[in-house]
Amino acid sequence: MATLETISSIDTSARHPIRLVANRTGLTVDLIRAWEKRYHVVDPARSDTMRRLYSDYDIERLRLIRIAKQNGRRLVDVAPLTLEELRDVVSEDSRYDSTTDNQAEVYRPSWTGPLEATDARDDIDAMLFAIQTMDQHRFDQLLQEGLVKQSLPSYLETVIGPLLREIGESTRLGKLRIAHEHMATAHLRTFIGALRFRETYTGGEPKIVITTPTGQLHELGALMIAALVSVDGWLPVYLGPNTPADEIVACAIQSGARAVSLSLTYPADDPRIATELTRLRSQLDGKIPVFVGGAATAHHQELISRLGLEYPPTLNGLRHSLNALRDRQFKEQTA
Amino acid sequence: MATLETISSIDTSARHPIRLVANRTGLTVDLIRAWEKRYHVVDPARSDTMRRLYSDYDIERLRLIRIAKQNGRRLVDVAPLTLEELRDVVSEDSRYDSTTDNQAEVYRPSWTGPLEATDARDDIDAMLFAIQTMDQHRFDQLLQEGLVKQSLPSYLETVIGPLLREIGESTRLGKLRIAHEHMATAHLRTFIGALRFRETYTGGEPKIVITTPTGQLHELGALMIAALVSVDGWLPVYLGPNTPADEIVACAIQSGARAVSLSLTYPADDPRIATELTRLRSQLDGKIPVFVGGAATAHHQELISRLGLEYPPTLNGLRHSLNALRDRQFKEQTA
DNA sequence: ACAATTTTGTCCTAGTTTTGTCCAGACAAA
DNA sequence: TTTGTCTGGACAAAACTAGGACAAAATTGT
Repeated sequence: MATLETISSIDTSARHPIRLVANRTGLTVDLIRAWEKRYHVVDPARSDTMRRLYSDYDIERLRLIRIAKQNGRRLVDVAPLTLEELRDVVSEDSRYDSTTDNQAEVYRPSWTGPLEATDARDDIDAMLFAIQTMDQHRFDQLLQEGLVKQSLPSYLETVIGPLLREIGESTRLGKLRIAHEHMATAHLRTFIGALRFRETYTGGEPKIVITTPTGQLHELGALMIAALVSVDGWLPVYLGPNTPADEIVACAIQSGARAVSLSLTYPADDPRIATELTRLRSQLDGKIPVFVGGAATAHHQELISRLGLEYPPTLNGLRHSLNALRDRQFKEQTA
Repeated sequence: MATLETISSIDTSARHPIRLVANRTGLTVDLIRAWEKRYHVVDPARSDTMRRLYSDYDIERLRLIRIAKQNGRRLVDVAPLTLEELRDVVSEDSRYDSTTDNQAEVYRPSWTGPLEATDARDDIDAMLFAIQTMDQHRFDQLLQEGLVKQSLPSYLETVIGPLLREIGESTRLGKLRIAHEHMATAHLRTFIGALRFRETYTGGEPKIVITTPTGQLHELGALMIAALVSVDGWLPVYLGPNTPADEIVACAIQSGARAVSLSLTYPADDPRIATELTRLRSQLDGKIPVFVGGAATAHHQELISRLGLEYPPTLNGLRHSLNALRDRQFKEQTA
């Protein structure tokens, strides 16, 4: 189902015109060419008529270099680095960035060589143990360490998502106290909320309203989506949980959002889900697609199809739908 | 003695441009150059075009010197010290005046006076405007900017607290939509939650359980307290909102907490407040003090005095009570 | 307490390097 | 035709360097 390689590895097949690259990286067309001319920052393939054709790999490189420059790096220094080295440099810089102080014994992956193959199962177990022993500090440490081992999307899918399910399950079975669940949830709220700000925004991103409808009080699913779509160049307008349909509509219109995403978790059989979704669909401009996801989605299949909402089965599916939507709207916009 | 540079794992290869050093240390580029010119605080390598290139070692030195200056040391005195001597000086200073918290956040020349009330007013108005226009990015920018103008405790007291009250008030009066309030609240949840991680923990901090009792769903007050006490060397065990008394007790015992802090906001007349507080007090070891605060505290004056809970009137009052408690317990422990 | 002195952060000028933007003319795509 | 991309080069803005001036704290001396 969820093919991992499409998430973690970056497509190197070339196809994007320079304009799209500029749009997505926040750089100007001229600048991209200048960087190539002077420092060979990227070496795009060419069409048979010498048009530059960039791959997703190139785009990621350019994005990282832009961030590195913002952190004070010089173009001369970062231009020759590989993608992995760039990631290291950027993540190291942002870790020190104005806030966090130096800590001698904290894990520093940038210099300790290549990433070891990671077993998500072990990581999750270690996290559950930290929760059980109320070791908040250790829990945070594990979360941070796990993140640097892989890309954010795959981290959310392979670690954070399963972890959330296991916390819920363990609490239901009495293996964790309510206090443990509270501590873990509160900490994850902070952690996931901060993930979004690892990305830098250029101002040109399409917006997406993300929330949960009335009655749905669990926000972590929605928050994960906010972090996820940031990676792909969307600007989330995150409203927290429990937002009435009217307010979602008002927000989408005022902010000029291109999409709306709702997370449905618990309770699954709340009748308000149907009324709110119906109301939302009828009031929203037909051009704004509504995505739904979460554990409770399965209980509302029929309604969702009837209303014409989109329900990608995995986080990865959501990513692809949104990427397609963004690129489609980009073409319409320039055409 | 045996601590030579070979042991400390700091990279001495020079590669960082001055701008990056400024970012990481919080010093201005002018100041870094001035220090070099006058006291040879650092002696960076040069590129072939005379650009300064700093090593990690240099950065660490500058960071420590900045901290030493904040602690009242004079530049002339600390400039000639080695890295190890600097570390000693800094750790000695921080041990000595760990209670006097003067602005430990960002370096600020001592003669730039404290933030004036009018500035806070302007900041809050600008934030409210950003909220009203759904400009999440601007809102975040304003929050970050405001933070570097003053210390964390005074920022919470003069900006974040009033802002929260005004958001609530404006929503009640219809000046803000529910969607605006949701957006602002969700963003503040992320922002305040992250504040705590500006501090570094050594492992020896006394713990304090922070939450809200059953029925109290607003967590931002509690979260502010978690950030606040981190500054003073407490390790918050933050449980989020709506925690039953039994669970608070279990958590306090399992984690070995020295104090419990509860935030009461809304609804103020919830009868569960009385039952939960009573239950909490009776089950908790008498040695663990319980602090209560928040807008709803006033409605329960009589109960609170009867149970012998502490209710400092301001955030600052809470800080002082906690500092006193920590120092008292420290003395008992050593005596 | 007051004045003199020292310390220290900021700013200025002028020259150099680095980096971002723009232009012109040719060609390609829609 | 109109719009976008290509190359190569010109130009301008931004950032850095050195040296020095200046004024606000902080310290010292009376």
